Amino acid sequence: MDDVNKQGERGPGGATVYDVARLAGVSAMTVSRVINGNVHVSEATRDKVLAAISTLKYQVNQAARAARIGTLRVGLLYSNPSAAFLSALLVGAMDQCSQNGAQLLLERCDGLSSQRRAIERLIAEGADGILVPPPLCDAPEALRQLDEIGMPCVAVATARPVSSVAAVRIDDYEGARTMTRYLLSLGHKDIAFIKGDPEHTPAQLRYQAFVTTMEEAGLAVPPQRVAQGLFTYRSGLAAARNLLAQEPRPSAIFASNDDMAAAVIAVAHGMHLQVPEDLTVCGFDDTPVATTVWPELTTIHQPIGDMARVAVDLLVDQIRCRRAGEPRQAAHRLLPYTLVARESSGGGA
Amino acid sequence: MDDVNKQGERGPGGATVYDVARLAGVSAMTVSRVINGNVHVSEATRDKVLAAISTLKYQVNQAARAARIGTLRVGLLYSNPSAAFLSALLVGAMDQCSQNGAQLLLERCDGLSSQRRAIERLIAEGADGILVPPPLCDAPEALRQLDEIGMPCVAVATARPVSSVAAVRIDDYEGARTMTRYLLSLGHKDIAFIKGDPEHTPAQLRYQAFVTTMEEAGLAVPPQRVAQGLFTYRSGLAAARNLLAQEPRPSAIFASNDDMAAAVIAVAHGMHLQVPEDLTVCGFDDTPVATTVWPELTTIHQPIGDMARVAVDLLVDQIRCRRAGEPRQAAHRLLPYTLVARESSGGGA
DNA sequence: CTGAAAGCGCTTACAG
DNA sequence: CTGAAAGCGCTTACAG
Repeated sequence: MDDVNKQGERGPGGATVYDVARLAGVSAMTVSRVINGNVHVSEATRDKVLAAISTLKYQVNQAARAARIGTLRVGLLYSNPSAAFLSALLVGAMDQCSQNGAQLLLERCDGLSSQRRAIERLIAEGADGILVPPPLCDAPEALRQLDEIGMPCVAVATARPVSSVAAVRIDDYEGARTMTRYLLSLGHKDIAFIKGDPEHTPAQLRYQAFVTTMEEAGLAVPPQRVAQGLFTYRSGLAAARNLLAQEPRPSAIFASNDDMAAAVIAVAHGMHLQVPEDLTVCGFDDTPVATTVWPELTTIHQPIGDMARVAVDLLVDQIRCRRAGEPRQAAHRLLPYTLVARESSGGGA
Repeated sequence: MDDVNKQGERGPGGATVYDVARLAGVSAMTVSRVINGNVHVSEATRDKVLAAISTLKYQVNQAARAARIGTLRVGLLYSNPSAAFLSALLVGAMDQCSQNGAQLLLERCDGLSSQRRAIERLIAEGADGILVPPPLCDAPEALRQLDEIGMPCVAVATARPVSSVAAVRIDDYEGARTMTRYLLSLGHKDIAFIKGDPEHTPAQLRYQAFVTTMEEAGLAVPPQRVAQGLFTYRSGLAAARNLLAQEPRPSAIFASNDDMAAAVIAVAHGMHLQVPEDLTVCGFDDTPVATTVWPELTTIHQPIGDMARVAVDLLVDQIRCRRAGEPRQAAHRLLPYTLVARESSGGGA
């Protein structure tokens, strides 16, 4: 009842490299090599060690590792994305950094002009590698500068990955196709679309997927049913006013992110239109705003937190390899998206 | 250009306890004692050590400390607050945990019924102390259960702190007074109010402060100008419809949090009212939604992230003292709030 | 009140 | 391909 923090009883597992070594009949060194993916271990030895690790449910003690090799510092270079997107990204990145015993360094840069300085600040703070979310990961200059100084980095949520840079993303094109097909399956034929910031590569793919899927269904997309947005709530307001002032009105609006979809609902309510009875609205990303507004948004869940986690792992791996002098080629990961049907969508006329 | 990660050149400072010890003319042990606030150090020795620490800009290596004493685990027991509030809290708590070399454990519990189980899970995961945000920190049962098992804990953002439990908060009463005075100074006389969830203590104080301040200005608050909300966007929608259907309309609406204020703007736009020309709207908390909507919200900035950081420090201190067997009485911290005037407020009629 | 010694769990040269 | 030894920076009993 009292000794909740008994010393030595820390955490699950509790097995050390020595326990694993003894069970596998090798030295602690060899266990360490296996854990760190060192190439110079025979297949047979590796298997014995892996078996012992699994039997003992061994987990490396990150604190001890960090004490030995120095704390890994992961930089995150961010640039004015939506608040909701940013917090999901931060939570995922911070959590995985703490799992890896790494420290997260945040640095904001607004224009491309301030980007060079932000990178220099990150280096001065001791960053060992950098995570690059949108829109920076879509700017060739940013990636080039990072590459020039040999800094390991991973692009997060870019829609058009460069093969030479590691990247974690979802398939924006297929996600938008899935949403469009869903709207069609509900019986909608007259669907309007709100485009996102043309500087972001996902915006382009989401739009292309929408048009293609509509055309495949034999439905034309007249120019007036497409409004240009910038991914902000405010731009969504303007786009929605434009779209909903038309006669006849579309029966559904597919906004290419949640902030803009939330704005569409606000404008619709302003015109005394019921959502989804009079108008179906859907978004993309599944950020917190999707469940803040009412009715809650039907949207494509982009696992931003998981993407950040995977990106941290990829980056840490890259940093380790770099230190050990082992070359590592850029890894690319595609994570699954999900269509989340909530209350903002309903049957077409 | 290439050796960005020179081994040994880790981070700022680089001085160790030994460097400090040598400069201060004492042993490393003594330095450690000073760092950890151990009482058994003479005043003179402590001063010498502190001076050396300052000269060398020494910072403890959290990784090494964690390797020795085991990673500190900080539990966070949360329960369906607004998404925006939660992410600000998480970011602050995670960041400070990583500064302290502590690990953050998240556990959600929805009803009071699931609370006991959530606490048990946290203990099973090895939590050394627990952070309790609203609404749990306002539930006497929750705090009592934690106290019974002798678990260190800190309440975050409670409006009515219990003296026996450490707490970090802002002065909700003064914050709401400040906002009300601001509205009065703008020339508003007919101000409506949207109350928050009656279960949350901040909701009560914010309302009381509003009424008192109005009365001090010689202004009555008729019952129909007060609507009951629940801190959710949806409840704000209903409250705003009620308030804005009245004839004459109030010239300003003070919603007791941002989610509800955002809903007021949506309803106002729906009635073709311009904000702030036809109606001034303000919120409380300054969560991300305050800058997502348009016009951006005038609100009281509650430094949730900083509050979480301070709470983590208080908790870590409490845990250390408990381990060392030194009694520590519950600390209370009051952080400053700020009135942030944005675009949703303007001059009264 | 203060210190010498040992050890937290892991990894890095250095050998073989 | 594999291992014995030393050390990362800090703190915990144990003495004095």
